[in-house]
Amino acid sequence: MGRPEATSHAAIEQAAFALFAERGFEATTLDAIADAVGVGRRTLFRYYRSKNDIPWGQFDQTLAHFRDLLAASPPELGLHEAIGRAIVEFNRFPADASPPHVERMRLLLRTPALQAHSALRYAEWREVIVEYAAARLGVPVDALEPRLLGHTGLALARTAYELWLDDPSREITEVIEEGMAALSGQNWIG
Amino acid sequence: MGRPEATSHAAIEQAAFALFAERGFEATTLDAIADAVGVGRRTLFRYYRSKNDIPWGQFDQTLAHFRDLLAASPPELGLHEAIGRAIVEFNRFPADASPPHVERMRLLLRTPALQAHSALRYAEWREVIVEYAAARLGVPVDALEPRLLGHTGLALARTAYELWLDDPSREITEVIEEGMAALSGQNWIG
DNA sequence: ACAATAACTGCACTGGTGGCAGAAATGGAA
DNA sequence: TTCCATTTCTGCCACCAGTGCAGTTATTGT
Repeated sequence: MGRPEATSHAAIEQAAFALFAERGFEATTLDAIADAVGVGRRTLFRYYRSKNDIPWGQFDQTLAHFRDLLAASPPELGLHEAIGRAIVEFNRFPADASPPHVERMRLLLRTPALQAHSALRYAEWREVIVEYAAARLGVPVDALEPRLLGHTGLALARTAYELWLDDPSREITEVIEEGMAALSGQNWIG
Repeated sequence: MGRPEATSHAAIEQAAFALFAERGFEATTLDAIADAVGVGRRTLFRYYRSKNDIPWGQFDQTLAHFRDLLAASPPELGLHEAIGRAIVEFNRFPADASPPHVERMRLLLRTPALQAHSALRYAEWREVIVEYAAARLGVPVDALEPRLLGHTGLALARTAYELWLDDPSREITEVIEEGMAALSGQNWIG
């Protein structure tokens, strides 16, 4: 029981994205979003930890989904390939979800305040990889291999998104796969 | 001519780091730093773009140094190896500079506000690699290979720093070289 | 009705950031 | 010495995100 919720994540995001598109992220105040949603400014903080978190949506669920994908990887797959495949699947979206997804990612990757804030979300995302890799390798989570894999996996995903935002007509999944091939060819020692 | 400067980057950083060490980054206000330095709060913004920029020091010079290192790479070296070597040299410090450097990096890598802000500095650092790689490959800076190399180079450096901060008695240069070897063994395709 | 519950919201405060105008210190010219 | 041009410093004001707190409101169940 108790008082029913006055709004929802979906409603807030819809109002917020409309304002962001109209006047930009930085120029949109929380007051403006609260007004558009029809709720007090203070209430927004009950749904999102900060203004910067709104474009990320309900990231906890997103993370859990990624963790599930990794956990469901066929064990016979090589470690890198398993992670690569999970990243690909994680970024497979129905075609009609593409335009809003482009907008969201464009906002996240091209707005300075969000570029900065996103580092915190990326760290959580990397940690999912690190834990999976450490478990499969039977080494601690602070060992070199899993740490490097976490960072490399993120490097792969971010690279793919940068390219995809330049040309959203391509499939992000294919860009990721291209990146995986390029990664495999890297030789850093003499 | 004109009025002489009331302080210096060195003086500000010294005062700031002392306060950060004493009470933590977040708990240190700009007023406190300004008081310690003996200047008005407003003046700090003439030396650093933001509070978050103080721990990074004079990053422009740092970037220029890294760019010089890359430019001085022997052309006969493979592309990845040249970048790897430049990253190693970039992080070679005299032994007596180590303790303050550890403190600086610990602050940058373990303070949430700075983890976020640092993404902006990392992006500039990556771009140096991207431009070097694109030039050597004769491709645009927004092509896959240089972009991926920028991200991978950063992944390498950040991984090394994470491990080094766990055990600063090691040489950061050696940790980076270990990372280069591990990177070279990654195979992401089936 | 009324109590219990859970959510909403206004208020006051802190701290970073930016614009602006005026004050202060310096070297050189008159 | 006095004055001027130049450069830097600084105080004031305003804005906005974020937080703690206390009081309000809407439901459900008794």
